[in-house]
Amino acid sequence: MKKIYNNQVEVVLDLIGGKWKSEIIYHLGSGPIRTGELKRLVTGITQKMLIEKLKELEKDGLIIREAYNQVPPKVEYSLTNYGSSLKEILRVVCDWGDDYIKNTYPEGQVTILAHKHD
Amino acid sequence: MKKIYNNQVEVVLDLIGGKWKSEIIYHLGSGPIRTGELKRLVTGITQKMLIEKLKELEKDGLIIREAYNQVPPKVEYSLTNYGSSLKEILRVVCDWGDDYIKNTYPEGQVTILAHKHD
DNA sequence: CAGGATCCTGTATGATACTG
DNA sequence: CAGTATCATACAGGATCCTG
Repeated sequence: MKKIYNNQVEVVLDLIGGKWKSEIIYHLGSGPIRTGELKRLVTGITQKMLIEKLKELEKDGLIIREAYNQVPPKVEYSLTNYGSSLKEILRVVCDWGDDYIKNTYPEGQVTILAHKHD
Repeated sequence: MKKIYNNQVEVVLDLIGGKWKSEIIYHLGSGPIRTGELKRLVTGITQKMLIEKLKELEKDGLIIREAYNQVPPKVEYSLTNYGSSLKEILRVVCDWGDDYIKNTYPEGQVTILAHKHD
């Protein structure tokens, strides 16, 4: 199905928007991670959503899935060059968001589970 | 209702995510605009969605609504300082998206109604 | 002209149980 | 351990009509 966007920003939002993708990309920024560990790192995500988002990210060329032929199964995910290039963007957005939160919710009316960068 | 985010990026996604907000902010970047003209500029948006998104943006402190007491009614929307500071972010994201599109959809499988920046 | 009120629908997200 | 299959639900987005 052909997609129609109003602008390029919407394309990026399709890539990293939604509830989980930015967090997944963030964790993969430190290097390849196995499925199980990723599930532990991304607080609150279900198995289903994790696999679903990983598939989308892979299809969009942002991450790579590597399966090792062994029992028990071992699968590792890592960022592609494109995915890596997103890290800088996310860092800028993250900083902006951090500043926004500090100025807009001084009372701590929102909770951020993970920190700015690390 | 208290919101819980995994990271700061999700906060920003809440602010500018969804189908219309980035486009609205983009147009307001050129200066104050009346509701009707905004509706013309944002291709395909319905009255309802426009008003709804404008309210959200105002509540989040990104835009300002100014109503002039006259008949017929005149209402203008403009960016706050915070909204303006978003422009730089959006520009970076936009550039990244533009590059991504060129490299990933060389055949023009997607349509971008508005252009990069202008 | 600006905006509100209803009603409707697709899709993203989730809970849970299951398989090789 | 990694991934699937079902079923359920909440919410963003939309169509349409209405008002000062």
